[in-house]
Amino acid sequence: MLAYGVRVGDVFKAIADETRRAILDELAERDEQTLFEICGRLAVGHGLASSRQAISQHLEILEDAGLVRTERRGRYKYHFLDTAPLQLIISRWPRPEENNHAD
Amino acid sequence: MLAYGVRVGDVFKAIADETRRAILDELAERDEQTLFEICGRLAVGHGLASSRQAISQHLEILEDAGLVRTERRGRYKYHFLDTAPLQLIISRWPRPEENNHAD
DNA sequence: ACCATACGCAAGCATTTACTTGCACGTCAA
DNA sequence: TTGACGTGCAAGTAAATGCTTGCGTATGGT
Repeated sequence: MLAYGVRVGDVFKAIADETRRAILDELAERDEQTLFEICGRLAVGHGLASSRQAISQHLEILEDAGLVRTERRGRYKYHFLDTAPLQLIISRWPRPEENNHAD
Repeated sequence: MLAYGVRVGDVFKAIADETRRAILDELAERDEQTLFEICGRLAVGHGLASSRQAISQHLEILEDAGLVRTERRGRYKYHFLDTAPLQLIISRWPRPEENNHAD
């Protein structure tokens, strides 16, 4: 269920960075944000002091990985979280047999 | 449920590399392998021609991330897959609402 | 004891990555 | 149109990363 142009490795590399994980956390907490909103809320809520350009580049990587979808309205660009690509990670390797202690 | 000394970012960075994901695939397919066995089976089954030292360093990173556990017997060191740390990724962000088409 | 085997350590190198810097483009209000 | 605002683009830099190379250590067979 991966969108066209999204390579598998992109998803893994996208979530390998701490700042990008914080961005996903932010969008999970509050969807539909502009670049400036994300910058501000990251600085306040997550203690990250990244520049606008840095966040912009991170968002581009997340979008390429299919983890963030965007929608342009006028001069604003809104960002939405899409966790569907994470299913790749969940389904790739077997679940730990955590119920071995029973029976 | 993370072992001591394992940082969150280590797990994400560990699976960000394609070779390391192939190693996890290999151990999922066949657990309890030595370094040389992994090298050989990676070359044959996954078309990867990585050197022993390269694989060794990857295994160290995977072990630091808690994704691989080891057991030494004589001069052999056996490697085991442990997918428990992956629960971090699964539980961190909300699941996609894929059942919106229903109802 | 000897040597081969299985693995570990550490320095060096090339590529990748995250970030900055400076400028450019499109949108909206006056 | 003018200017401010929100965003995009691209070159340059410093750090991280993956890999190689060479040597070192411990175990086991003969």
